[in-house]
Amino acid sequence: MLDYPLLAALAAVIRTGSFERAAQQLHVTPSAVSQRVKLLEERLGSVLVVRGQPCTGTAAGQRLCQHVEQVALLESELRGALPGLIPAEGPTTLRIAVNADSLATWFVAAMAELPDCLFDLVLDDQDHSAEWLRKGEVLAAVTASAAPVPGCNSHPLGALRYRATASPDCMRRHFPDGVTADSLSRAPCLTFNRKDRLQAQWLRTVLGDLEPAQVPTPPTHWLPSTHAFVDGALAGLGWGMNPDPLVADHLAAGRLVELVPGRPLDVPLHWQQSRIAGTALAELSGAVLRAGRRVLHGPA
Amino acid sequence: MLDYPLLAALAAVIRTGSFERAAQQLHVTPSAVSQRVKLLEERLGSVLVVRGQPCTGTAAGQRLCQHVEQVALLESELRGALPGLIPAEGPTTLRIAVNADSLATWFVAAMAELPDCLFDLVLDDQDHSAEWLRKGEVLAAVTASAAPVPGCNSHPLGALRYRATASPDCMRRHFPDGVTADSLSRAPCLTFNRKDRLQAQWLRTVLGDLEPAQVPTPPTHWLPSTHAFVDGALAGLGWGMNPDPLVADHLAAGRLVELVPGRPLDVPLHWQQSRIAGTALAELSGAVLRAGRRVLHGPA
DNA sequence: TGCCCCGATTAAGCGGAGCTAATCCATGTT
DNA sequence: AACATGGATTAGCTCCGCTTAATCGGGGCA
Repeated sequence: MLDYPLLAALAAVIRTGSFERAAQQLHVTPSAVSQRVKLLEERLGSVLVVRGQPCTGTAAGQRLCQHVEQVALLESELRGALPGLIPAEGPTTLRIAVNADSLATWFVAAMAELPDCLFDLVLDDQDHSAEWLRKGEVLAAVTASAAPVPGCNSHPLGALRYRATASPDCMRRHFPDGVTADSLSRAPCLTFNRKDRLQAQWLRTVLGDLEPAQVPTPPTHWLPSTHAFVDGALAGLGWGMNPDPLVADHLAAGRLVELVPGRPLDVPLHWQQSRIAGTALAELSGAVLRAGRRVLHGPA
Repeated sequence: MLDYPLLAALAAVIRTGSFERAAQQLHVTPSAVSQRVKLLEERLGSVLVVRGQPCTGTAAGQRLCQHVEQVALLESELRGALPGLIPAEGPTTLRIAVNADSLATWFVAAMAELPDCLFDLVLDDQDHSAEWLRKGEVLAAVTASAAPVPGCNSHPLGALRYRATASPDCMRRHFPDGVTADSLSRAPCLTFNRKDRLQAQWLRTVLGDLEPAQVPTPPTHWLPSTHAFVDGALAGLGWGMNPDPLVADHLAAGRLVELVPGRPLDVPLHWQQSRIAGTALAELSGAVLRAGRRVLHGPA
């Protein structure tokens, strides 16, 4: 059996990013934390924490941290199986990968249904969140693909509906003669980040299936924030694919208009949860599926 | 984080069945073990060990023991992921449910391929081993049904071939006019235990599909030991369904004969392993499937 | 370049957790 | 009835791991 007091200190340092905060969390002095981590490093003969702002884990440190969290998860299941016997020593922290648009539209509602849980969210593109899951860095993820990550259960959530939107002003300036392949290749568009393929995807569907080389590559702003993305459209910076729930009001009020009315892009999302979590994530899963159903567009 | 030194003592007592053996295993005195267990019981406010010969766990004690073993399993995976970093403090013990006939014919060969593992075998009928798995009491099991237990992976192993055998002497005595429904209902047979349905199953197939009420219920000996079962047949006690690998030599030498030559009963077996074991059981699974394939009769 | 401040580390010393060893007690055996 | 076995109890000691307090070191700023 490993030395869990030592490992708990390591995990606290890596997760909080500092010895001081770890000490607070463990209700001891920073000195004690430092000694524990040092002792562990000496015993294993390997550096585990990269001292810095913030402190991070080395490869070995991170793997140990992961182990600690798996054990903590088992413990929370144990508490469920033996109610009353084992006092909870603090709320469980669930590490989940979510894409920014889900977080901005519906995910927080699911989180709110579990007031006794703490969340450690990892923000990444829906196409990459599966990778976090595969590596065991998160317990569950909102992913784009239905194909279950090995060792995970996959549930369809429904599709997040995106609308190609721009301000009326922007429309007049860049699309005076309507939305054509030509105007689309010149009008500035908004892109979330380098992983964001939504604009290109929509272009392909709206222009009919073109060969990759023929899809226009408009000049683009890079705006890596969901709400800034909406604000950018409102301000007339250009057009972009915005989640319907965030722009419905603006569309109704005429502050934004659709480039091609009634031509949304649906991105199906899936909830995948690691099986090592067992029943620990059951509540969250229920909440996530409910919250998703309220906002997302029903799966097939 | 729970107090693992205390929990380890509890688990050792329950698994070894005595404070003394637990103490040996943990390299401390029995007194220390007693104190640890007592402290744990006081802290949780609940009896965890039933003192006796052997000591056993209460419901709560067993559940805690299970948790300790799950953590130990996670640790062995950790060791695999960080080779060299973490010194092994003793070989991993794998708790597996096996039916007696598999153990007597092929399972030991699989065990022998993992010289660095310890095994804690639970002997039960192949129809009941799945139950142990469902309750989380074992990590893997040889089962009769292919239907995977929730949270487990199921692999077909092939079928164990049983032959209805008796000594030539027994045949002359009880089947002078051949094997008929009449003689079968009077000749003594051997039954392993109350769960053993093999003899009845074979009777049904050999007599044609009869209604349950029409299947003869011969007088029977109860012999709950695989090798005693064979010895019983050799000694002429009666006839019984014996695993082919155990009686092939006897059949070839004429010490035993088949009641109905060429009328074996194939019992398909499956290997099911809990997913909480992750990769820890991978080696064993490979060995089990190989060993099974050598002795069992290929699945579809 | 020098100073300052924050955060991690180190040193010293104390308290208590948890061990050993010796003894006690219940149970079942010869 | 004496004894053997195995767990519980208690006393005493050791050493582990904490706190406090002093020290170190690096980044930011004048």
